[in-house]
This record gives sequence, C-alpha cells and structure tokens, in this order.
Amino acid sequence: MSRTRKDRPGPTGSLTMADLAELAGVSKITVSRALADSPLVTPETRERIQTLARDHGYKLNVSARNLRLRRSHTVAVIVEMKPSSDRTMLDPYPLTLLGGIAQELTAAGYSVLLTTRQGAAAAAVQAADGLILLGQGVRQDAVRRFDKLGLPMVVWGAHGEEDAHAVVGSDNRMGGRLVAEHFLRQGRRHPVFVGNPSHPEIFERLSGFVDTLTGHGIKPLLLRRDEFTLASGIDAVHSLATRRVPFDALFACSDLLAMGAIRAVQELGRKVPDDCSVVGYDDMPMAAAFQPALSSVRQDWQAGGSLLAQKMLALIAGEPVESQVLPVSLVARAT
Amino acid sequence: MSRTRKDRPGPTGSLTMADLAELAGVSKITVSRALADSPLVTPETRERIQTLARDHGYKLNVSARNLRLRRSHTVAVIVEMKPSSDRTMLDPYPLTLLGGIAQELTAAGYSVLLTTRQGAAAAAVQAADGLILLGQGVRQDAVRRFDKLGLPMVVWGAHGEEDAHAVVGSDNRMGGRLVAEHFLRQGRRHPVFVGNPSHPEIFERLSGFVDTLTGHGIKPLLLRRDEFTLASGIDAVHSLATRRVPFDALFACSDLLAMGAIRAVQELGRKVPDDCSVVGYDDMPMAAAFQPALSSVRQDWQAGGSLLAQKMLALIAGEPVESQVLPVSLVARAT
DNA sequence: ACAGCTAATGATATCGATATCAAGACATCG
DNA sequence: CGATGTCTTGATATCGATATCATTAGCTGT
Repeated sequence: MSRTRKDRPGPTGSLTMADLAELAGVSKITVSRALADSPLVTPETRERIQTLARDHGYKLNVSARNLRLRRSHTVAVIVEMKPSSDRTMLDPYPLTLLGGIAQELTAAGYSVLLTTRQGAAAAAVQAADGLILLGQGVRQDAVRRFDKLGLPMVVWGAHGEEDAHAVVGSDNRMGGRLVAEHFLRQGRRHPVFVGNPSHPEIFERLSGFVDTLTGHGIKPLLLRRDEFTLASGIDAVHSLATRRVPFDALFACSDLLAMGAIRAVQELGRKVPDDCSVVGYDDMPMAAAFQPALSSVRQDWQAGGSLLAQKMLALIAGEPVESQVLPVSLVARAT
Repeated sequence: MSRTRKDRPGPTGSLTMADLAELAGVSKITVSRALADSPLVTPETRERIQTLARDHGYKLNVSARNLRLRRSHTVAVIVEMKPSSDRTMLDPYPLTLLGGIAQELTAAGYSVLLTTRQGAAAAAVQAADGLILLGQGVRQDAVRRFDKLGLPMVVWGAHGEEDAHAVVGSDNRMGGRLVAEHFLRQGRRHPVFVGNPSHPEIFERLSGFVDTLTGHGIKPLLLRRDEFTLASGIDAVHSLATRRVPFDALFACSDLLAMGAIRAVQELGRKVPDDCSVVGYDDMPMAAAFQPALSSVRQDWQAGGSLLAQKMLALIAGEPVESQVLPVSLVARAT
C-alpha cells in the first residue's frame, strides 16, 4: 500500500489507483470508472476523483492496462538495417515513408514502435497489435521471420507471385517501362541502367526497363552500383568512360545517383541531354531546381505510408485487406 | 488454463508460461528461469524447455513482464507536429535526427516509441522509460507538459537561460555568425535573412546573423517565410524584387529555400554569386551538385540523434547528464 | 407496506510474468 | 550416523488495472 510509495519514492507520482481510492474513500474500481468517464459513476464523484488524480499527478500504468486488455494500441514498424552498414536506416526516403505511417497511426490514436530486425529490441515487437515491415529482406527472409509472430502484418516492397500478406508498394516495373519509353521516343540507342538490382524493388525497375527496350530491339547495359550517392553516380560514369563503353542514356535508380552522373558526363565535355539523356528516381524536391532540371520517376512515399497504416488499422479491426500497387509517373524535365 | 486457449484460439500461440509448464511437467517459475538462461536450472531441463517453447511458438507477453519489472526498455520520441499543418514531422531532416536516435537506442537494446504531442496516443508515452523531445514548442510549452510525467527527459532544440533538462542542439547562433562573417568578407552591403524566426532555433540563427552584422554597421533585412520549400524561396525573391528592395546577399534557413531563391535571382537576370551571394542551411547531399554549387551551413543531425540517445541512456542509468551544443560549420562553395 | 426496479458502488478474480522465501534431494564431513 | 551445505525446484505473493458478479440504497407503484 503506502509502503510501496515510501520504498521507492518515485519521481513525483508512483500513485496507483488503489492509492487514489484510499484518498477518495472509495474503491479502486470506482476510481477506474471515474477516470474512464464511465456513466456508471455519479458525475460529482467522477469530478472529485478526476480532480484528485490531477492534483496528485496520477499516472496510469500502461503496462498493467495493456496486460488486462490484451492490446497495446501500438503498431511496430520494422525497418531494414544491415548488420554491418547502418546506412539504410538513415536514408531519407524510408524515413519519409515512416512519416506517412506515423501521421496516420497517431491520428487514429495508435503509437508507433520503431525497431530494426536485429537485437533484443525485436522482442518488444511482440507487444504490438500489428506489424508494418519496410522492406522484405533478401528472399523474403524478413517476412517469414516475423510471420511466425502471428500478428496482423503489412509489408512495403515489391509484389510477389504469391504473397501471404498484404503488400503495398510502388509500381516499379511501370517505372522502368516509362523510362524506357521515354528513351525510345528520343531515339536513344545505348541506354544504361545504374543501380543495385538485388533490392527486389530495383530489380523490378530493371526488368520493366529491360523488357520494354528489348521489345524494341535494344539491349541496355546494367551498371551495378550499390551506393545511392552523388559520388557513386560520378564514379559510375567514369567507369563507363574508361571502359570506352558507348552510352547515350542513363537510368539511375535514385536522384542523387542521377545528379552525380550528370556532373560526371558534363565533366567529360558531353552535353546533357543532347549527348546523353538522364532520368532519376524519386523526384526529390530539388530535382526541379537542378541545372539542368532533372527528369525523374515520381513515387509518392508519404501516400504509401498512409496507405500502409490504413491497411494495418483495417487488419486490426478484423477487416480483410488486399495488396495494392501505387502508380508512378515520369516527370520529364530537361534531362 | 487450457480453457483460455480454447476460448480465444489466437493466431498461433496464446501459450503462456503456465501452459508451457504444464506441457513440460514443471512449474511456471522454472519455465521463466529456463527461458531467461538462468544458471539456477539444470542445463538439460533448460534445453528441453527452450526447445518446447520454440516448437510451440511460445511468445513472451511483454506487457506482463513490463508490469512486473517496472520498466519497458522503451524510449518515447515526441516530434513536434502542429495541429493544422503536418509538415514539420514529414520534413526529411527531423527524421534524420530520428534515424540517429533509433540507431543508437536499438543498438543498446531499447525500442523507440514514436508519438506526437496530440491525441490519446500521448498516453502510451507513460509506459516509456524516458522521453526525447524533438523541438521545444512555443515558449517551452511542450517541455513543460511532458515534464510533469517525471520521466528522464532530453530535449533537442535551442538552449535557454535556465533549462531544467539537458538540451542538445546545434549552435545556431554560431551558424548565423559564420554566414554574417562570410558576407562581410565579401563586402556585401544589403544582406537578407529568409526564414521563420518563430522557431527558437531559427531565431538563434537570425540573432547571431544580425548581431554580427550590426557590429559592423550593417543592418540586415528580415524576410519572413514560413515554408521551407523551393517555391517559397522563389516567392521570397520575387517579393524583394517587386518591392524594389536592394539586396546582394541571401541567408536562407534551409537549402531548399536557398535553391529556390537562386533560381529566382537568376531569372531576374542577376548572377549568383557575382550580384548576389546565397547561403543555405543543412548542407544536404545535393547542395554540392547544385549549379552553382551551394554554400551552406552544415549541422550534423545524425550525430545529434546519437548524442540525444546516449544522454538518455545515461539518464536512465542514473548518471548525471549535461546540455551540449554541437558545432556547425560553413561549407563555402560557389554561391 | 412490500415486491420490484434502477442507480451507484464494492469484492473478487484475472491478465502473464517474476521475486522471495521455502522445501526436497543429494552429497560431504566430523 | 546425523548435521550441514549445495543444487534444483516449487508455492505464493506481487506488479496495477479492469470484467464480472454481487450488493446496498433509494425509489416507484398498487
């Protein structure tokens, strides 16, 4: 009872409902009802108890409530994060996705528990009411791992043949196709794809790109780059130049890569887009202000985040949920 | 007992320790110890129970454990998010800060609970072991509000005279001063500050900027812009032009603003940096690839996030913690 | 005046895990 | 051989909130 408070003086209030009940001269269940605005309790005692709670700085013990109610009003978001390199988590774009999720979920009164795949922290995930997975992992390993928890789950990524779960993602194949058609319209003959196709989503872009081009008798080159940085884009073009590979069109799977590539092309004394067309991906805000204005495939991360959250809420509510592909669009600018 | 499982068939495993105990023919406390790798239990029974748990897909009830242990191994991160505009939370940079926090905390086995100030979700914050506040809010209201919870707390933002809590933030005043000195060296006479000084951090930049310039007999102009976008930067310069205000140097408090401003200045037929110098803030990756290469004040969001997390862990461990100011640097490029 | 009803409150059990203290089995030692 | 000690396991209480069922007080209707 009050001994508890004496033993562990706690910052301000280690008050429990039992303590409040004693103070108010009622039973703890009445306190519980009063604080929950239950109509079962007289308005005047309700008011009295609520005032008492405020004055004494009473704090609900959320763990206890969650235990009793068997729910946490919390959704876990698991981001991909390689053990060695911590780059992925810090990339701005997955974080934007997270922003959309957080906005939607908090609006619905849910909290977002942010974790990675590694470590002991993953244990906390089990407390969540649902799981949102950002990135499927190599060969769906991440999906399978968390599947065993038996929680409602929604995944961001590429759509597979037979997904056990609702998957939300952009239409990456279409993204590749749009760029291919763009290059075809311009009459380009030696297109190059720059990026890392071991990510399922990027692989989709690549295959949409390649399929469309080969359908027109053109065989694009794949230039594999793991990093999505300016430097990597510059390096990619240098590599083409030193190998004396002919190229007149570049499809980079991020805007930063594209911008780096453009700078490198210009340094070689060639003109963009006259000598070489370049298209990026994501259409980040400054793509429009880049000189020359960067063409890019736009995918709406924030809408994706909202959608993921909405589907999760539906799943928690017991409603059926289906996978969904978000359209992308090519924003053709100068390059 | 097993009735429980029958009543609520639960996805896969609503197994409790009591159920496992029955299966293994031991008591539940033994199960608890076995799963915790306690040396109090025979290696062979430990192994037996762990295998059993795996096979039956046993899942620890985190709420129950948290209740008993009076800790959650969770840190709440509260981001500023205005009721009307939800822009702030979705900006990539605060999210990068979050990335740094998450990386550090998950490495230490803690989870990150992401919430906003609004709504019922804020209740869940009470379950956390500590609080990280991103942004102090207008006149410290956010700080005061969460202060009452009596949890360990660290705040990101501007440093006040008498902070009750540890505050971590960039040296915004120095940021302003560095830009002012840069302009002074170039002999600029009509500098303009573009941004929204009602954010405490931006107010600091402004005052560092103004103080330094007035110390040299130059009175800068404040051009208030609430949005941090390209369009807003363009609009700001248009506004200067139509009002026929003379200006030969712009200090924009975000890189996007700066880039927009540069484009607008160029459209007016004036040259950057010859006719007008421009400095941005944050030094985003593509600042270097912008044409002309953008000068910018660099602040290390990710390091800030790590630092916040480290201080939080120290606080939770009961160690004293002090406020800290992170240095910023001016990256002078073409503009 | 008394059965029958509603309104307000309370007693108790429960959610699932763990700390504390107790107890049984077995070995060692004087 | 009995006493003491170690090793392993168990019974019980506890964390704080809430669901369920019971209870009391006050009221109405005939």
